[in-house]
Amino acid sequence: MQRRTKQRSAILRVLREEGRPLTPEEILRQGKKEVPSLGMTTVYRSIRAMLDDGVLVGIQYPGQPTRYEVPAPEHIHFICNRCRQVYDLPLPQEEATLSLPSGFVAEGHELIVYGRCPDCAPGRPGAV
Amino acid sequence: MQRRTKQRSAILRVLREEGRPLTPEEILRQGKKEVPSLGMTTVYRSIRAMLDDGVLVGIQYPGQPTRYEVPAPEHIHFICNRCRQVYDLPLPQEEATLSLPSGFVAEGHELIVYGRCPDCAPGRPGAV
DNA sequence: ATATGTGCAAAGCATTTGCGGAGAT
DNA sequence: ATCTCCGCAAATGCTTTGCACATAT
Repeated sequence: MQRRTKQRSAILRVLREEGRPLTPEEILRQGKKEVPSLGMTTVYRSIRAMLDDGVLVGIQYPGQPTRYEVPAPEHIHFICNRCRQVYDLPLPQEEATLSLPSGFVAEGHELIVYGRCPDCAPGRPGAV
Repeated sequence: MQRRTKQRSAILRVLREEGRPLTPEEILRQGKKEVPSLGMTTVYRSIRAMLDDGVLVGIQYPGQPTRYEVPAPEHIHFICNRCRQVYDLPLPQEEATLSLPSGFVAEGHELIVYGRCPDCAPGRPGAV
């Protein structure tokens, strides 16, 4: 990722403004509003370049395409077991520093919590 | 997953004995040793059935096929940033009970740590 | 006996790659 | 001017599905 193009700027802006993990298709749809000629290939190539640069992180859930986001400081991913919506939630407590077996060096981490979001909470109309 | 077949038994045994997350292809290769006629379709269908039953969990990393494992109590996933090997590590400390914003109900979680495994530790021959 | 499971081949998607042309520095 | 990037179309790779036969209960 060496040159600054309007496509990449747009992609990055979309990701920053959305504030939640987006699928490549979502990125494309939003990005097209700014750069109508934007193609899916460019989205994928930009994502890959940004991943390599550490500008982006990917989050996955079985059966869904990978979502990407600009890593926010100290937050976790919450995936609703019912509606599959993906949320970014603040990490309220300082998490325990975990000690790994000797030889392993941590460079990053990701915490995914599964459960029910407010819309799908048990007891809600329509919810199980 | 209602009937007990030799294929499913084999798949489950492979996953239990291996003790780390396996790709469908790895499952197939190991499973064939026990049931030579085993096909990839059956592996995928069994995985899906076991996921639905909660017998299995999936773990993903961008650019790699999904890996599956029988959930072990209290452990984390460690993915080496260099060789991409996936390890199951014990969770040494009791993890902090985290409080979610009101309305969110946690039902499960997954912690993935990225970094360097012992073989790829900085300073090792061949490692960066 | 009958519904479920299996394996093959084909289809379905997400993602990557080849290539000629456009754009950034 | 030159090297990188873009977009299209085709290819690739993982995963699912249709169908006829096999098998567990």
